[in-house]
Amino acid sequence: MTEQLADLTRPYEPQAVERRTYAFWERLGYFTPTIDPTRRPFVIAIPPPNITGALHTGHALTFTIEDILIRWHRMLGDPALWLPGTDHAAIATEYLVKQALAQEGLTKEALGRRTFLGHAWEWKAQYHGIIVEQMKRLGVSVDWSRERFTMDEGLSRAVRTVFVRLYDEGLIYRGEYMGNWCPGCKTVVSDLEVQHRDEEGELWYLRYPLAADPSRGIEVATTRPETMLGDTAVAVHPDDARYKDWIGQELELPLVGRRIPVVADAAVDPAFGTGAVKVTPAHDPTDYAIGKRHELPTIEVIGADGVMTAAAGRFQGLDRMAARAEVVEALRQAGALIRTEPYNHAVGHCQRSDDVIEPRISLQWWLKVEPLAGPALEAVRDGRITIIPDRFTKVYTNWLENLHDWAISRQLWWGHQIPVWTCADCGRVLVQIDNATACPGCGGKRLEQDPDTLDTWFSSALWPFSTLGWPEQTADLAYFYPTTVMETGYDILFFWVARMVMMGLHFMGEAPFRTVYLHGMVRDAFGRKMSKTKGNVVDPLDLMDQFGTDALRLSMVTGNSPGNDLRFSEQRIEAGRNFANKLWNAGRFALSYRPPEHSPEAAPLELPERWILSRARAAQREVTRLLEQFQLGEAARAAHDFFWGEYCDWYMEMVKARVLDAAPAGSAARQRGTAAQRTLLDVLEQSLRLLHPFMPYVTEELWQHLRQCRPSLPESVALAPWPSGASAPPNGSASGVAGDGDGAAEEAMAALITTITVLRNYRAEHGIEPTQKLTVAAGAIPGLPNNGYLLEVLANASLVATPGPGPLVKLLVGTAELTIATSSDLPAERARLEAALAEAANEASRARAQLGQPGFVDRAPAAVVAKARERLSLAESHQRRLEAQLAELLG
RNA sequence: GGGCGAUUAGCUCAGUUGGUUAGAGCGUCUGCCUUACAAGCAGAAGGUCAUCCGUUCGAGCCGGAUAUCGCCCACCA
Repeated sequence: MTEQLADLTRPYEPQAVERRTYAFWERLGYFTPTIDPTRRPFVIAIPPPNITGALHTGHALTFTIEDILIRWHRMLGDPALWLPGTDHAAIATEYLVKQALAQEGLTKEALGRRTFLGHAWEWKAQYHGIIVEQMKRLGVSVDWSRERFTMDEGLSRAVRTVFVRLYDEGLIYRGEYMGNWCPGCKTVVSDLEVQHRDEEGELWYLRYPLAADPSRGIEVATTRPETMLGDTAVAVHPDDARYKDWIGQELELPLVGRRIPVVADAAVDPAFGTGAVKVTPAHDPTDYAIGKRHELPTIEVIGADGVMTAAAGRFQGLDRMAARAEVVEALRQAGALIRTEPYNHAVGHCQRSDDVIEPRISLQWWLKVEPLAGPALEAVRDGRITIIPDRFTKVYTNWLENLHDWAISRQLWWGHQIPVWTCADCGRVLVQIDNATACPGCGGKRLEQDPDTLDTWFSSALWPFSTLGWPEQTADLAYFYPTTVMETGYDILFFWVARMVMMGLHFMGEAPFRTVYLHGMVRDAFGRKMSKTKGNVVDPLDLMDQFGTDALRLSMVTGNSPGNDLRFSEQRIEAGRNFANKLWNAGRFALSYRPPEHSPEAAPLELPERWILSRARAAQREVTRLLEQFQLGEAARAAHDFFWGEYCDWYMEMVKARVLDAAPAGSAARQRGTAAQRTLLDVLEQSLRLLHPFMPYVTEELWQHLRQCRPSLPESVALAPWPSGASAPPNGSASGVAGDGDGAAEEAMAALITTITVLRNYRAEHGIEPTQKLTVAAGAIPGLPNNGYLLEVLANASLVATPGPGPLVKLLVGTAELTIATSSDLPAERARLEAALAEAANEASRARAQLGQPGFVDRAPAAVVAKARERLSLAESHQRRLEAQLAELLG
């Protein structure tokens, strides 16, 4: 890619390099790992984006986190597989396709199943293409050769296999039970797909007269008066003294005239309402249970489409909402409405269409979850699976401990059609993996497949193993299962994560992943959830166009921790862009730096080189440690701080200080220049590797430039070894001191840096013009004699053996004392000394207080006590010297 | 009705084995177009870490309570 490199003399334009860089990576083919039995692979199965639309910032967050982990592990040398794919998102996609068709005045019923599915596949193709493009732009290093789709052939076979096995094991059963019905989507949905919202409603009090004596009656309270048409009993608590005599009596249902019994059932809360509850077994889960216990008839008055049925009598044909008003009015006229009161209660809505969910009895396929939930709980309890952050462990276990059976069938067309056939001739039911062609019972050929499809999460639950080839025993499956990390949003902990654990354990005998890393939700700048209706959705592509991918990625991980929501704003991403820009500029400085009369021979490393190399290793260790703990934001910050705050702000400035040192050939300065050039590139090279997982594009671009002067480097930074900071860097490049840290260099340089800072402060506080040099006595500061040029350039000071004549000022730098010749006037100097003295006295008294705490010296660790003593002695010495200085000044 | 999270600088947030001087980005103020970068450089101001009680020699961090905001779960009509 040499010929296409961005111009180093020009500002960085991320957009210009991103596409070709991704293509370059793809050409190298290293996103496809090689199976190496001697190494444990690092595997992430991508949370497959729904093909419902383009990607949003939530995807940018997921993919950024996963890409950081994958790139890091790839650099560590692990066979790293990130397996991509997309999800058919049954109900969501069908809903959108139906809406799109509605624009053209078409309905799925009019088109028929086959044609409708054709449209859905077209939709899938379109959005799949968009999603793939967006993912590539984001830089995701997934293995495209293994890409899957939940409805492709292999995964469909996995779904059927699972269904059949669970059926054979008796875990899947079919039956008429009460489920959550969405009249808009015209399908049953699972408990999880119902979103409860508190709504202001009313509580209507109705009077049901005693059949034998209409002058007496029983009052019931309801939030859903329209369902009274389907009432088949009134229930009271068995111990409720008020109603003892009513139990077993018959009431006459107003408007309908039906005779209904009063039954006693413990499910009734005597304290609520009137203590008597109308029972509508066809339209309420509790009533349904009561109905079962008392063998009450069920009368369906609301149909599948939310419209009143024939059983609703004169209300037939009315929408359920309209029916409510009509029924209330009729009850009022009949004198059966006693009163109403305002009432807040939770109303279930369809996650997809937002329609009010209707509890409804229908024939569905169900999955018994209890036998699956136990092992899933155990896997987390015994630590085979770790959830990050830990607090979600409890959420996970609470949910699994209170699971109801899962309604897995859907009255939808888009999805995996249930592999169950009924023989039209003999009525035999076939549950099998392959399409049924002939009835084994009667030989009949008229087999009808169950028209329903499976819940989209049924197939997602198999993702970690179905994508690796299961039910075939493939090499991929043997090597890459179980996956390592499941990274996803906490919002689908139940929908997806828990179900993957259940299925993985059941079918593979091993948990599908070791670590669950849950990220938070991306919210807008005001903390609101992003939604299309609010119009606050941010398109990641726009952001990448505007700021660059690296900037977007960085803004996704910095200043955030696992499980916490992320408030997104353009200001955050600007900071990322600035850093990418910094990186680019630092790179071009390092790459273009030529010391005067550059000579290639090795030169000894001096203090600044030893220092920055030691600091680089420290940063690498820190970043590694943080990544190991999944503290990605902190890791990015540590890398950022090292690069900007130490390499750029200090080391590069130190290097520049030498260029100005016009020294004759063969002099020390000449030597320094050579060592500096080498070190500048060494640390750049290490930094590119360190930052690459976070900012793949700039680092790759600079890497390619770096390779022009160091051709032995790996052809991509993505393939370079991870800088662990443990020892000397590889590739034979100069590394300075071997080992972990160069304590002596760090200490000496810290003293110099403090000195320079003290001088800069002094200049700023005293308003000393940049043109004016400070005259400073050399000697007192460790490292100063040999590195005086640093002080001269970075603090704009001129070093002399003995300062003066004229007024002298002594600045305290740690235990040392820096003497500068200055024109500072007496009042200003006095003020400075007094302020410093006050501070030193303050510090001393704080240290004294700590040491004086009863028990401190005895109970605190020796190191802490020693530190406090050191603090005290330094503060006291400062105090004494400042007092002396003050006395001298005044006296 | 349960459970969880948040509360730290003007704003957005870090702060993961409790050590006395709590950090970053953005914003603000001062001075600099110093030939890598003004998307920058050098400085500065700004916090009784929501409140109360406790544990401890020592608490932003551990325990308890309270307040405010947010989220999740839940078949009381």
